[in-house]
Amino acid sequence: MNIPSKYNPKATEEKWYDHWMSKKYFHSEPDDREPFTIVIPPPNVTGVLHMGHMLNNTIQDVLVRRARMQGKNACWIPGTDHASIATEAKVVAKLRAEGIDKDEIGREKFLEHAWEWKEKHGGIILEQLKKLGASCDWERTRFTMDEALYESVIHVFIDLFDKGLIYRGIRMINWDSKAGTAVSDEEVIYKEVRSKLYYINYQVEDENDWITIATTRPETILGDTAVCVHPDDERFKRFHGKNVLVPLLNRPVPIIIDEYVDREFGTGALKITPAHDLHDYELGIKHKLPGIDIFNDNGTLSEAAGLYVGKDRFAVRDEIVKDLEKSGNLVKIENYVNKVGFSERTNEVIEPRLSQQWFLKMGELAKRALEVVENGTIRFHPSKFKNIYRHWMENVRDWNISRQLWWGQQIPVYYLPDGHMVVAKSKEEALELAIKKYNPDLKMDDLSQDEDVLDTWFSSWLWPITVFDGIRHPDNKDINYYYPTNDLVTAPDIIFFWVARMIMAGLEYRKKVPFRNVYFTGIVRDKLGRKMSKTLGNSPDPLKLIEKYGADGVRVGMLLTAPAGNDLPFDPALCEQGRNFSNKIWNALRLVKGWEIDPELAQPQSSELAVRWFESKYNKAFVEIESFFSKYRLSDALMASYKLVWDDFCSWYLEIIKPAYQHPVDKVTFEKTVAFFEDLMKMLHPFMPFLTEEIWHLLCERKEGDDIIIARLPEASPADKKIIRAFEKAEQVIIGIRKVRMEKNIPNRESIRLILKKGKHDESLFYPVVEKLGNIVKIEEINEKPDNVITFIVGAQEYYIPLTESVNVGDEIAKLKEELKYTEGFLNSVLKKLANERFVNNAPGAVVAKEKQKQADAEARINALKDQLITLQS
RNA sequence: GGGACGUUAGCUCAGUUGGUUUAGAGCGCUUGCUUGACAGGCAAGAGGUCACUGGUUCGAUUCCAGUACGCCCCA
Repeated sequence: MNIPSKYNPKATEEKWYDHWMSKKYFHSEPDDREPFTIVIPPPNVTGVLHMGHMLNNTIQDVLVRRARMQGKNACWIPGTDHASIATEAKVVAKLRAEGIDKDEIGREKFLEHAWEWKEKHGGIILEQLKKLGASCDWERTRFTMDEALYESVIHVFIDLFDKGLIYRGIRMINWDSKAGTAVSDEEVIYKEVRSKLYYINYQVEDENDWITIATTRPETILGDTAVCVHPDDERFKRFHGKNVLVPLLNRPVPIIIDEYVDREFGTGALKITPAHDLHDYELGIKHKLPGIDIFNDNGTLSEAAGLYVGKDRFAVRDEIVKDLEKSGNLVKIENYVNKVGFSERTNEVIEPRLSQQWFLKMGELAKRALEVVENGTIRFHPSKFKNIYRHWMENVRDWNISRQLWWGQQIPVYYLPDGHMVVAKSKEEALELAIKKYNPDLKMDDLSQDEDVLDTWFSSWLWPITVFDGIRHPDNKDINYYYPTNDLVTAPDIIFFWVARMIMAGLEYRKKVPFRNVYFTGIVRDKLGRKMSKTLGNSPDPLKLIEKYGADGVRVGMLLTAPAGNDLPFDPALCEQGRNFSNKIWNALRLVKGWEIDPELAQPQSSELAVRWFESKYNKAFVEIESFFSKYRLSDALMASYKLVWDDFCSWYLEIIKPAYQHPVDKVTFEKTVAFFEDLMKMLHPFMPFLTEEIWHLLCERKEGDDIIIARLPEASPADKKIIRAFEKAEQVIIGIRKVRMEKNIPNRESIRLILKKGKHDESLFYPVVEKLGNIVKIEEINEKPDNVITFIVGAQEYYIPLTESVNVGDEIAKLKEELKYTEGFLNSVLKKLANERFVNNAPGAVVAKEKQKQADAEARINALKDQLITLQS
């Protein structure tokens, strides 16, 4: 067979993905088997694959493929969410480029455009996931605006409204004037900006006296309804109870006193604009001040401002400063650095504003959602996120679920002309309800539906239920079989938006948690520790990485340094390591496939021993890997597999059984080796699906349908610890031989003698192996130490290699003395422990016994070393 | 300002209820190799006062307290 020396992933990846798809291996239907379910954290339809998705979906695929190989009915549900703000912003921008204005075409027409956009671009990210090897059940792909999911969201809104958990209220919200919607606190990014602090005089009403305030936002003085000073501030005592005039408008407003004011900041006098600042809003409520909303939705000034009406807020800032200067109110301007909120979606400066919004009460829902995490029904990996979760759940605030957008589920609230409202699934039902409740003469046209849509998270919090249509049909076959799902894999930054709320929804609508385990991935960062972002341009293109290193290489690279919950400082060199590993395995295949098999040939003793050893070694590693998986330590599981394949299988096992050049291999060894290879590939398949499937088929002729993706993982058999220990010692002997060869410049092809004193030791079992790998003529046992040899020690056993040239006795003595010193130091520390009565009396017997063993071993070694020194020095 | 988490080799991280030959891995580094599977490789090495200071204990990287630094969340 002619196999190229470099593995080419490109050719195999497409082939096997198509094969798996055509065999419907990813598709799941309920049956008798134990289910294993994961729902994908739905990526945003506007998104393209980034490194965070790569990490997250690699992990999910590992878990799903492993479950499949354990014989479970594995089901991984893919899909996307509609991402109200982001999508609407994209569609608005696209229309604008075509000269179309959103408000002119109206809601219905706009939604047509949005759907068109979604059909065209919404599936890109899912197609990209296929390149990574994601084994999702594509027949079950869902979208949060699909009919079933849309209806479920509406149903849930109505249900929660009827339960009294949803209410409408006026709140200070974060207004994104570019997107024309409120955004949640979590979607506001605070950044330090260089701004200015303006000092402005307010005249005291009917007096020739002034009070100076400092503000970073002079345009908001038009909305001022008070000036506030600290009650104990001597500078302002004379103003208590008086009014001042708002500059330019000359509108009188009271001077109020409150301890909230920081006397050190600015002038110590604070202007109060309740409609445009959170703290001012709270003070406004406390002191019963009116709020004047001076802004329009698009960030221009409204009629209420009285001046500059229709002009943009930032243009007004410049203008009003000039006017204040002219009117003599401006005292001075200072440079100042403060934090300003920006919209995560549009990067627009957030305007705090009073607004009518819909809210969901969180108190009771949060309490139950906390309980299931506290009592271990849901486990977090790593568990440190429990603390963060608890903190949030105990300080939870009501959830603002309305967004002033069109793309999303429109709030099912209908208003009557007299101001009453009804909540219903459709306008028809709403009319029926309204007639019954309020007025028999009402007509369809009298009803108007709330213009707002629901927050996207109000769709995704139902995701583990709605993907199985479990809201509309709570007793259907799928939801009963697949829910609760098993594992959720997500990033810690959405622990509150999404994880917590899914738990709430699950408990509310299924009376069961939505998943058992939550695996929090790290955040992928660049080498400098910065978050990967489009604006920084520091994110590599995942598809290019796959092209360069192969999907398996990239998967391995991502996982190797990604312990759960730890940030991943990404470096393409990691993918290179993954690719190199692929290549290593590939070349092991080339070696094995290159052998000629001789059925007549007897199995060499060294090979027989190697098989015995590797069997145990494999089983030991297998148990370790199982245990890593059970703790969700995927990078450790991968590293253990990596070392088993590279170090133990390739570097030791294959080297031992490798026949001499152009010599055949015996049948027993060959068959064992292929079986080992198969088991190793099974173990690696969840991590490296493509390469392992390719190797699986190259190793042997396979029957139709004998594919590794559906092969069963082997069961672990017991490992022989004695064999493993003995082999470790034999390894030490071989390393000793190699060291001597290197030091003395003896090439490996030149066979040498190895001599030792008669005695019994563990490693003697593996002497045939030592002879082969050390290229030893024959291991000889004698009674006396021979002359002109170089010595090394393993445990307490001395090994001698005779030299043709004379040995430098001085060097040898120096080496031995060094070794002796170390061992004596070690012995000392052990003896000190054993001499301590309190240690011997208090420590457990096993610990003391171990120390005594250490003492015996060290003493034996010291004796051996001393013997040698004596012979050398004589 | 309040809280959470962290600090172990050059880098990224393990270290399981305190005791395993005076701390482990991968990468990187050093040295030597056309060694008939693989230079995307092989072999052999070097490298750590476990942040600091106290305390508990026969014994502390491990438990407790404080300090310093880092990072994240909330205000």
